[in-house]
Amino acid sequence: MDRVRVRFAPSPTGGLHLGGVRTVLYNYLFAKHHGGDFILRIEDTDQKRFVEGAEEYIMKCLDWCGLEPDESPAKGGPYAPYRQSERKHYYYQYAQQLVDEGCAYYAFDTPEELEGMRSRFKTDSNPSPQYDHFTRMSMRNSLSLSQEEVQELLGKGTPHVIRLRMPQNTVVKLDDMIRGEVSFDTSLVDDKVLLKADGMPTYHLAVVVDDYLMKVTHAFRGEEWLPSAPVHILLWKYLGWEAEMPRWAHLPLILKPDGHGKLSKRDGERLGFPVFAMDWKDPKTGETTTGFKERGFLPEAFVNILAVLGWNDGTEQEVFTMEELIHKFSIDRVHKGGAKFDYEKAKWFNHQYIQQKSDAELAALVRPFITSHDVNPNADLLIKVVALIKERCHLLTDFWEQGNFFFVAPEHVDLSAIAGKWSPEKTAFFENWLDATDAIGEWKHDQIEAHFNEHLAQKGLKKGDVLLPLRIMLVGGKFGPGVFDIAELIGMDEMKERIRKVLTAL
RNA sequence: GCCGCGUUGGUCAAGGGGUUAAGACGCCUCCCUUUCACGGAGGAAUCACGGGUUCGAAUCCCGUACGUGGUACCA
Repeated sequence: MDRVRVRFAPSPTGGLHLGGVRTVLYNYLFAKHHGGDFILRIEDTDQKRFVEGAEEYIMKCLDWCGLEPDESPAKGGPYAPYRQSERKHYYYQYAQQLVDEGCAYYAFDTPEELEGMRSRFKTDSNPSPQYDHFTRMSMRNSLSLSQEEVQELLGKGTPHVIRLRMPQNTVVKLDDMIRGEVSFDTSLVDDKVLLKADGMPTYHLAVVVDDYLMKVTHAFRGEEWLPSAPVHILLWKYLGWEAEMPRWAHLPLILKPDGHGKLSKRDGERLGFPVFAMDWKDPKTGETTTGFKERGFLPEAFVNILAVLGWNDGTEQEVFTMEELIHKFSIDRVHKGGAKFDYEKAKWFNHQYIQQKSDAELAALVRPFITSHDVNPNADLLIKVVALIKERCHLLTDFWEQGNFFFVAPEHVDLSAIAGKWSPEKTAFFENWLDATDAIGEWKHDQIEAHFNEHLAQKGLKKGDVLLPLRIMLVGGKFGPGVFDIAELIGMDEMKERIRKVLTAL
């Protein structure tokens, strides 16, 4: 077999959603598993939907995920350029070849004429008439018009497209790596536009021409492309490249966790979880969509989550490093059915990866999520805090929620949790203890606790009476790690101040 | 409407003629913990339906239902 070459071909029209990342990931894993090349090609032929900055955004996401392409617009490669808008001449050339050979034809119909055809042929049993063998002869194209008319229209520079002439009564078979044999009746497929009036190719032409020219050996894409596979297969045939056609695999879709349909950007907002890899700000609308990165996910976890959403290695293992994924990935173990995305499980994965990180490593990753709250702890303190609270954190953002009281006094103190059972004896206990804390030799949690217990015994109070109040004083609520661990890290003065403040409030 | 694809607990899923139908997330109970988590031990919960084939079907075949995608000068 030739050297394996796989391409990912995003269109720069917006953020990179889960389905997109998973497609890149499977492309990447397959290529690397076989020691082949992973190519990134940009499909920017739709000028109406083109969004400034989207290409750079896609590259950043790939970089964050650790999916570096071997060939790309930025990096170049033997088959440059890698942007379809810069390859127009190829598409034109091959479209022309297809027309010359009678496999495609010019069509001069205006949008209004197309609309007219659709409403004319529309019936209850056929709500969306196609431009096909049934209707094409009633349209204005080089099949229905005389040669002279066509030459005249062409000569006048009349806007036109090139359409593929779909044969009638032919069965096109596809041997999909995931689904096995799938067949289509070409009579039911319409005459797809290959080259648009603006000279840009449609996806159909571009994907075939580029895959051929770039020597792609395996083509993976979302299941939504399956219905147009016969168009592409026929194109490979008509262009005379059938022997070099890549092997196809159509990946299952990622679905909404509730309800129905493909997961979309809106679902994230509605259900409260990200659907894009990284924050995406749409320059057209100014709208921002949050990403997994900014939501506090580790890239390793993010990649792992996507990898096992629709694939597993047949064992009970669920947590995989990138190296393991590359080693174990096989396309025929990819599921046929779509999978619903489960945010709770995603968080569980992230928790697993957080626990695996060293404290120092984690502290560096956590820092931006702390400084964003206008707090800038020294490295030593942050590492200690991270060590103390990491096991209760699922997201990097949790470190602030679980640990903010290490850096700043709690803003809200839940007095209601202790006020009901408060008594003058307790006030006296704390006041006395505050005066006695200087006797604590070394400011370490064990010593502090021992001193506290001793004092407790003298006053005849039970630990249960004052431990929770102490926690509320230091933390503000009923959560967090051991009280004396907290006391140690915030220091004696800060501890005293917090206790006094609450005592006054009571 | 037509065409394609799919369907194992709530979710991700293993299993592909004989299994007590794995495992994970979530949920519930208990333990640990004088907080909340983490962790540990248990538990509830599944082969879409109907026909075949077979001694035997979650597994193979046909049909139905449901879901999903496509049906654009979008990808």
